[in-house]
Amino acid sequence: MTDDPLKLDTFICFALYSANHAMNRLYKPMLDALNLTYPQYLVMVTLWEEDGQTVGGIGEKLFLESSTLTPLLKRLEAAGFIHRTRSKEDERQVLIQLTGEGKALKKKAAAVPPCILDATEQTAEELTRLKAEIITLREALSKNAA
Amino acid sequence: MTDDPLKLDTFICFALYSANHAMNRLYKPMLDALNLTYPQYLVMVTLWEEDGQTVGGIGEKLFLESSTLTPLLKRLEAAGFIHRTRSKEDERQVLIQLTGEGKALKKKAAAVPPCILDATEQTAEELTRLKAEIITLREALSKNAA
DNA sequence: TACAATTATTTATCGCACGATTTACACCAA
DNA sequence: TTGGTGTAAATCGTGCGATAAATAATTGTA
Repeated sequence: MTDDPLKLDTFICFALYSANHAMNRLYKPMLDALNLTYPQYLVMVTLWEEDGQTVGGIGEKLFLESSTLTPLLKRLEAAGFIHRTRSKEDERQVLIQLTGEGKALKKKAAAVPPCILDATEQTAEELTRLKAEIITLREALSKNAA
Repeated sequence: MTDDPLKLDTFICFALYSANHAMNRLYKPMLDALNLTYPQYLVMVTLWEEDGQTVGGIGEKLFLESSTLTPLLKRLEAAGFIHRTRSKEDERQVLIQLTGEGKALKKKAAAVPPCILDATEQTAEELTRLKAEIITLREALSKNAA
């Protein structure tokens, strides 16, 4: 036991980093089957929730910049899951809409969350609480970022 | 309110993903000043804890493959922070050792953790508990990964 | 000696992420 | 109508991380 603050075990950031990693590896085989990467999956989830969002709207929910989203969305378009069309009302905006294939993918994706839940070996209640705490942390970090 | 499991808000994974993201953005300006990326920083932390580890040893601690570490370590070597030398005892292994510059960097890096702690707006006790819970989650996920 | 296991590197591929800049459009005010 | 300001998205450039698969070198063992 030392009080050296530069010790890996003491790092909340490493806990986050490595847990996120583990999550990714767990998702990977399932997402491969859907032909999605993890960030792409998140975009699809937001679209399944609400179709026809703008690039900026999606970015706001996922905390991603347009310079990240634009190429990602083009890949989703190339894969046939979405359409990208300029908004009629405001031609600065681009609307992202699910294709039939994109909508159909939701059914297949429905199998994923139960698998993840299962792998956590925790109850939904425990996870809900943990999730809330992690989000509280995220909000503090965002607020205090330069 | 729906019970649709494919809702972004219900995803523990998204909480992890976005919190990790926020953490990265918080770290970035500080790590830029040290000339390190975040995974490189983690490697340096493990070396500050214990110098002269093997590639595999570092990978085990950080949950990274050698195919990820080798190029990363080469960058650290090019930056002048470490040396890579074949082990005399077992020439399959490569030992990673801090240079003077690499050791010196620890002093500068000491300023980082307090900044992070501060930005979390939580007490050390709260963070310790949260960290433990996240690690428990990580362990369950790793165990159940394909 | 032959075979298996370990360790790290290499190769190829890919996508994410960021910063800075640019383009196009919208809106408001002079 | 023009000009300024702000916003939305795309673009460009750059770099890193991550994985899978194949290779090479070494070590240990049957």
